[in-house]
Amino acid sequence: MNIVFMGTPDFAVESLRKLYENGHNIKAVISQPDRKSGRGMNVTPTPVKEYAVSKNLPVYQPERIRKDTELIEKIKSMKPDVIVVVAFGQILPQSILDIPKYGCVNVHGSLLPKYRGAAPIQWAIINGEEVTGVTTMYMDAGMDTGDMIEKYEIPIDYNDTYGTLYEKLKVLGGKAIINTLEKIADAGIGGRKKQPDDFTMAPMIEKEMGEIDWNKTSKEIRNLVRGFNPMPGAYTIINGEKMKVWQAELSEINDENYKPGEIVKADSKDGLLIKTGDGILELTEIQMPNLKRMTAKEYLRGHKINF
RNA sequence: CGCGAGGUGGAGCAGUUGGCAGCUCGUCGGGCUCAUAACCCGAAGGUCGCAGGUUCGAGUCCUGCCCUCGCAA
Repeated sequence: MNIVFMGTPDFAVESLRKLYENGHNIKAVISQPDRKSGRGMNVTPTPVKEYAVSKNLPVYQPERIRKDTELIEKIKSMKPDVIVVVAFGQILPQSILDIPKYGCVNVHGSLLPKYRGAAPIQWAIINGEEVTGVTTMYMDAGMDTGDMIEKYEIPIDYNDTYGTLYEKLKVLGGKAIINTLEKIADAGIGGRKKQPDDFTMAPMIEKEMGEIDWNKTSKEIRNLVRGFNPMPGAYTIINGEKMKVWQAELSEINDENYKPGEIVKADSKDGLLIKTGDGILELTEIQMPNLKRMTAKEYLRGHKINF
């Protein structure tokens, strides 16, 4: 099929790669503009752009695609059968949605209608879901409100983090888009399902949301830590410093003499134990400002935490 | 030229006004114990990131380079 692909992070690269390797005719790749990022604030190309360039695919990077009438006309002239959108990061105007014969197809990282929005993977973990997946759908003007085409489920493991689940869904997303396009090629635009009304939202993650509320249950806090690992990181203030928490485990012991947030133990033998709303949580892997991440026990060999 | 921190025995750190390189943990050997990740005794293990410079003498001061990390986006 003639395809125009739109996407930005490496999550999207996997889908683009599959399309490319399955012999689809990719007329153009559209990604976010290169932005300054990382230490040194160097301008870095987006992963999707990098891949596209390596395959000699034409790349466009509009600042605001909805206002870029020139680019919209160009897309129109490519006569794409379908526009595939994966984690692109910009909202498409109706004028683009109307271009392709088979519509715009999106790969979304959740089982719709649950977790519509920017951060479906994180929220699924934060809320303690045990199953998630990807959904392919025909885009419409709303935020992930289009008619669904296919769903692929995957279990969320007890130790999955945002990072590990992201990798799994990335691969699943690549398979999904291939199958979905085959289905569309066979059956045309039929086989669409309206989304049920019981949707939930997965709004963008702000780093302040990573501050741990020790009144919550140990399990809830552990889920927050997993959902924020590796980005942007759950944290708590300890000794006046922002301590990033990479990994936490539920402790079997409990002690009601402590209040939520109080340190129960902090030494290189027992590790770092903190009281929560319903028990005690062991912070197993942490990171202090300017230091690298390490296990709490390693950290405590050379540092004291006062409590 | 975005701002900032740091590179010291296997791990995490300390090291004062430049003057014998220390601490906690781990490792190895021995002891105690019904037993132990607990306790006691002892031992091994360091070109102090790299390269120059200042000095009687540099982990410690100066210069250049390499690497790692935090903020920010």
